[in-house]
Amino acid sequence: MVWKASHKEESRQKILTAAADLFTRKGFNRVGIDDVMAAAGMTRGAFYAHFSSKFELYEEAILKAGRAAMQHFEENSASSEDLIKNYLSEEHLLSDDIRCPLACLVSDVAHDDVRVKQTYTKIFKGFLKNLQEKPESGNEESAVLLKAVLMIGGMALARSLTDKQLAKKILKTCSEAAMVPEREGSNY
Amino acid sequence: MVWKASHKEESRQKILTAAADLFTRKGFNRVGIDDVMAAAGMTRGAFYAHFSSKFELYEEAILKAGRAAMQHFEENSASSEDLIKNYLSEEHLLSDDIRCPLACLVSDVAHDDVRVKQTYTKIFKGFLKNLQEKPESGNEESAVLLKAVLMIGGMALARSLTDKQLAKKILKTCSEAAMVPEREGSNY
DNA sequence: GTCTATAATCGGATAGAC
DNA sequence: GTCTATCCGATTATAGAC
Repeated sequence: MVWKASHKEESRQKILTAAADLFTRKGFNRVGIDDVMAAAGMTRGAFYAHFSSKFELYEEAILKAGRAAMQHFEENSASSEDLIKNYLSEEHLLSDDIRCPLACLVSDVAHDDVRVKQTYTKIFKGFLKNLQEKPESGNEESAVLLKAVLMIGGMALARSLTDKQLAKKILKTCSEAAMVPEREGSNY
Repeated sequence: MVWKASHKEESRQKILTAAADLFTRKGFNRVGIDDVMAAAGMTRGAFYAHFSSKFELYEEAILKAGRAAMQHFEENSASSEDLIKNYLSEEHLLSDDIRCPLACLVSDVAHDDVRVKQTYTKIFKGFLKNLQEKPESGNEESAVLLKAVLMIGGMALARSLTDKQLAKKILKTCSEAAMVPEREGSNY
């Protein structure tokens, strides 16, 4: 049988997309290779033509999820305030397709091995850079770090609470607070 | 063989202590019943005389870890500022015996079933109440929520980064920021 | 490159002796 | 109440056909 040159890469991307979705939604351990491959429209046997282990998939999937989330929130946010508002929105909390791995996997990653933590750290630093580069943003390092913690921490916490009223209040409060620091030292 | 009336309860507490330690350190999935029982000085077979399932143990262990952490930080903190400083300290980050499950398991819990999330929510509300009751603390709800997010989110994030310099900076920045809000509306 | 079938392992839960 | 031995389901990874 003959395969298009692009076919393998397409399959690989399908697997990664499915994995990014499932891992951020259910965590590493609650997702089997079967689940990922089924979601990608294939069966288990094909997996190892693309990745050497579930761990390798995990790392790449987290990266992909991070890029996808970043891009999504960037595209829909002209200002730093928009970015914060969108990130800490109920849409993000409930979204079926966009979930930031920094929030979905904060504590998960802490229990994984160093390589996963390194990947996470890399994504986190990209997140910081993004926050910092928004033109009208207060970009002292401490202000940026605080925003990041309020965004990631607020969203992570909201996801773990059964009291959805309280979860929403957290999102709202963090959103408002994260917008304040940038006014100090900004131009208007 | 005859057993002291207190023996069973002692064993139970040993198991819970070991479980609280292991689960907050490694997460639910990376810890087997074997591990817990070995740490408690027993073998697997004895487990089911105390708990009906690993899940049941998880819930109780989280509660125990929460109470232990709360008590530890309360005891060593006269003021709200002390509490924040101690919670966001490097000692807490590196501690072998005291780790707050709210930070260690934020995103883990999000992937678990409702009952675990309910337990987590309960602990979180206790945490809020504690923050609120500190006499000199600013206790508007929003201020308390922000402190909680900075503490839990900051510690969770610090645990997941390989860049320990950055992790420390996060702890320090969150610590300072969490102390600010309470000055508004306080008495001095 | 993807499939089906299977090997190998690990971990939760149970049974029965003491 | 705790032990050892065992069952059993789930899941990662591999083998070999197409």
